[in-house]
Amino acid sequence: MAIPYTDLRERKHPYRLMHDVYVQLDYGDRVVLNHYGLTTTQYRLLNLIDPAKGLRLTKLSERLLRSKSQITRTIVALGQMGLVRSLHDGSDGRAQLVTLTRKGEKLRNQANKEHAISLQARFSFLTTSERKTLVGLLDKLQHGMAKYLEVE
Amino acid sequence: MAIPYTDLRERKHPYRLMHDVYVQLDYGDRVVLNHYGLTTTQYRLLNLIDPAKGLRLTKLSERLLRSKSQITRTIVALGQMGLVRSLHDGSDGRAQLVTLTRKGEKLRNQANKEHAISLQARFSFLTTSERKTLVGLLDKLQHGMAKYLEVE
DNA sequence: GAAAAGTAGTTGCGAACGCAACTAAATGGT
DNA sequence: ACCATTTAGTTGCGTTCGCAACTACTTTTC
Repeated sequence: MAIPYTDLRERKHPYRLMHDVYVQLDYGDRVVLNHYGLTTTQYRLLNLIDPAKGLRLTKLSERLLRSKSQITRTIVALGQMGLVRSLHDGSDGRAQLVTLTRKGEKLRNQANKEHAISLQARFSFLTTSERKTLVGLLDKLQHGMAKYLEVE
Repeated sequence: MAIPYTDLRERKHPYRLMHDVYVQLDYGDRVVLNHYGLTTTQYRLLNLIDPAKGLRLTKLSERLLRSKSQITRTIVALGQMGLVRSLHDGSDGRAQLVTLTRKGEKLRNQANKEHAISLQARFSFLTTSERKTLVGLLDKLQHGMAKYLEVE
């Protein structure tokens, strides 16, 4: 993939910047996670699961902002790799609880280490206080938009 | 187990927030652009073209952060809709210049109007000065990461 | 000025994804 | 109890996309 490029004429648009930064983040992640044979969605999914409790598909779908069908397929793929296992949820015959296998937990921890280093490097261009400000603004934007899209 | 900065389960992580905000932005765009039968990439592409001069596929690829093959396919689709037209670039036998048709220019302007209104609403949860700060931080992050990914 | 290296764009292929329609189980109203 | 509605998850299908391999043209090198 080509290294992302920025058109200087338009680069100050928040909409465009969000897009470009996201694409860059995604690209950097893919490079790292490729070492572990994981897609970004698979990696994010593994990190949402508490191995002791497990998690339902619907919950995963909400947290990952992916369709339920996509979660089903991701779980199947991770299952075939031996990283997750699905258990019946006793309290609800329709539901299933996805848990990590020993192998899954181990891989997740390894990937987390490398990912943390890479992420640290990529965010190192912002100071701690800048990062804090960014988080605050994004959080505000996120909540505002969530409300807006709901009402609409 | 607590990796201080990188635990993705942390809701306030800038990485996670970037993802969530991006998904929301993208979703909002799809809703608006659907009225015009355009995908977000198609819409962004139309907006990069100067109807008087045209633009090469490679340039479009760089500016849109999409692969050249994807640009080829997008151009084909837009061509079939009668929104763009490809001309030979006299100065280079390999290249072609993509230009807007009258119809494409008209549609772009209409879509721009509605998109601007929607975007305004979605960003209205931030004050002007907050937006400015956000732009500054994202811009810094974007440039830093671009440099980081290049060296890699 | 011929061979090598680089660049513009295309095509084949498979991966990730959303949506709509579906099954099966749970819930709620009457 | 019974039927309607909701909810958990799956499947079929079409779309967007990146990558690798390719053609055709251009630039560089010797």
